[in-house]
Amino acid sequence: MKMSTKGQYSLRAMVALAQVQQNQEEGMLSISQMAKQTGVTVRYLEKLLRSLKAAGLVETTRGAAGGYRLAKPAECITVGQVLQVGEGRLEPVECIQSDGRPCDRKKSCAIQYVWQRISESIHQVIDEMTLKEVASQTPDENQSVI
Amino acid sequence: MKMSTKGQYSLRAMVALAQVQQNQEEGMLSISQMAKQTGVTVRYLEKLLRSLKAAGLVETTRGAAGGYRLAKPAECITVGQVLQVGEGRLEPVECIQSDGRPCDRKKSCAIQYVWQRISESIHQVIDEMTLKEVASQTPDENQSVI
DNA sequence: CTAATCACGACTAAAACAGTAGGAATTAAA
DNA sequence: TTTAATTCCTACTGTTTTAGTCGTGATTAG
Repeated sequence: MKMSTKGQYSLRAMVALAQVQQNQEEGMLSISQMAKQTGVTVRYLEKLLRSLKAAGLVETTRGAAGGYRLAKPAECITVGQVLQVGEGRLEPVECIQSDGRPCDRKKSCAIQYVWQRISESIHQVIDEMTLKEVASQTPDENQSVI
Repeated sequence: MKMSTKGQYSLRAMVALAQVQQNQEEGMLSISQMAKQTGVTVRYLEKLLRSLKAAGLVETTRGAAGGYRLAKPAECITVGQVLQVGEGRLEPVECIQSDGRPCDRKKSCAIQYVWQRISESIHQVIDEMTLKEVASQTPDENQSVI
């Protein structure tokens, strides 16, 4: 039950893009710049951004002085959208996904109640939180970590 | 970001045990009986239950007519406790775990805020929900599934 | 022309997952 | 005392997923 690096790094990249947009409208960010900021290799970021582009979350311009930018304003992209590109469906088990086949125990299963509740609580967080909100977040040294 | 079968099947087994406890106080359940109810192989259940025992969540008696029972009343065991045995720590990323090493970006990382929020929302659900609550849950045919 | 940049598909090593297998120890009951 | 049912322990193994890398091609500003 861990986020893969795909999801984590995708989010890093998107937040980096959101922070650019915060400062200069229409600013582009190249992969090599993103690699510096995020600590992820150029090669791997390249791959992740390809997926994010396919999902319609970023736009690119090619050639020298090219790069990436958000396809929509940062306040219109949710963390959930980004994570789903990296991770696939975010339900904790397949049997409660709308597109997954339900298991044969479905009708008598008391436990799906658990997965439903977990799923809802995750979605409540990530579907409400936008990149803008994350980008403007300043880490607080004093906050308790777990 | 999916529960492994370890976590899923462990929970099935524990709920089966809780349902026994609901009916007859002090009833034991053998692995072969559990296998029928849960749809998991005897061999694999055996392995999972060993971990649950090591974690102090079930008790056993060996020999013929032996079996397993909950080590504590069903209302005193949370879903979170069970899942943690199967899955390990349930935080979505290692860097926010109290026992995981924080990543080197920690101080400047705006994204830990996301993981914190997700983590809290998951724990709010699974640490409050007891086996008793799950065992008494009747699946509702009419509830919307996602 | 050239250097910087994105684009695409194939490939791979390592780890995690999902079990299985063999056999030993214990105990109730015949 | 034998037998059958049961838990206990240690390995082992095939498959899938993860976490990348690599080579090469296409595009474009200067």
